[in-house]
Amino acid sequence: MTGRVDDIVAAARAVVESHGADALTMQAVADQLHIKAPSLYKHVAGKRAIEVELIARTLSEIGEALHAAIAAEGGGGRGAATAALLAAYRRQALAHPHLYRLATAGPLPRDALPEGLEDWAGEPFFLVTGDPYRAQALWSFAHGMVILELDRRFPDGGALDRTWAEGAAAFA
Amino acid sequence: MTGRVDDIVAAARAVVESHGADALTMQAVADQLHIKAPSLYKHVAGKRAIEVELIARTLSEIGEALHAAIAAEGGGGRGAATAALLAAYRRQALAHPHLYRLATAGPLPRDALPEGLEDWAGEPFFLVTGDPYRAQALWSFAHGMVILELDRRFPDGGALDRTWAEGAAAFA
DNA sequence: TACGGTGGCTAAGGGCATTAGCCTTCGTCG
DNA sequence: CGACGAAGGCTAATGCCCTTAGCCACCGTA
Repeated sequence: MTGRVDDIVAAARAVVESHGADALTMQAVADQLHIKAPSLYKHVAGKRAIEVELIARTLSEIGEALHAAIAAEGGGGRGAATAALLAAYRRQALAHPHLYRLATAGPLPRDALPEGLEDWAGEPFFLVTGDPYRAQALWSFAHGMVILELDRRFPDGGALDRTWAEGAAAFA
Repeated sequence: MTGRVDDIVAAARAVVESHGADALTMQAVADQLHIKAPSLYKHVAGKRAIEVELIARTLSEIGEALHAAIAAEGGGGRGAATAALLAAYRRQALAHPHLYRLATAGPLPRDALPEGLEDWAGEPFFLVTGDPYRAQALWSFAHGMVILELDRRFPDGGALDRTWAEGAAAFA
């Protein structure tokens, strides 16, 4: 009951942040804690359980960053709020690229996630657009931009500020 | 020289389409061809080479579908062309979800792809928007929508038509 | 008819997640 | 004080995966 699970999740997070999700191996996590891989199973159900925990925490951090961004904006109108939200979204994702990908790519283990977390994390998009459909559309744009940037999918390496601005303008 | 490589890629495609990219294993491909896995290495460099070939062909098919869509549109103005492009994008992705994910998620093996393929596949977005930044933004929206839909990331299961329409309106 | 390339095959190695079963340590309760 | 049982390590082993090495049959051609 010492919080060994937290140690494990922290070790896993360190591995993912520095070497990517592919490097998240039971071995690698165990090494960080100076124990052997099979010992991890005394504390967690398996690799997937570690990932799910990482996903939940990352989602929570993203939600926090987004809520903070629109709270800080306050006045300024819809356009300014949208721009602030998008900027925060991008900043958060680029600050923890591997975690972002882990948390947002692939199916979501909804059953294993804290109740309401998902909705809460996405709420800022609704607050900024005032419409659920528009919110989803804006979110899709933001996620598309981030994931394509992280995967270096844009032939043009830099100059993405302008593309973000185009999207913000379109949705403002 | 009989086209054994094509057989392999076709088998791989069948595996991916029916069971997802995770199921793409040298074993599975070999089984389809009634040979043993190591024999595949007489024809292809490795699993990654098969994936790259699949990515290239999928990108090509997507490009074809998009170019056809805007060609069919012709007149009708910018808004109609945008809508047609987005509809074709979604249709193509949903028709081959696993291939779409394989081709668009993760880093692109640019060096191994036919020269110009990437630009050509993305060209319709430019043709429809008339601006490179706006084109990238629209593409990001489309990709975000598709990938989130494929990953069942939208809490609301159905009703995405309306979200697509919101995006189309924003960019038209 | 001998030869060499093509394209199969089996065996084997190294990485991975996971399970089984053992053993030590240590707090607790009789 | 001493036995006990849970906690939390460990090694060994299984099964799946990619890949390499080395062998061999077939077959077209010189």
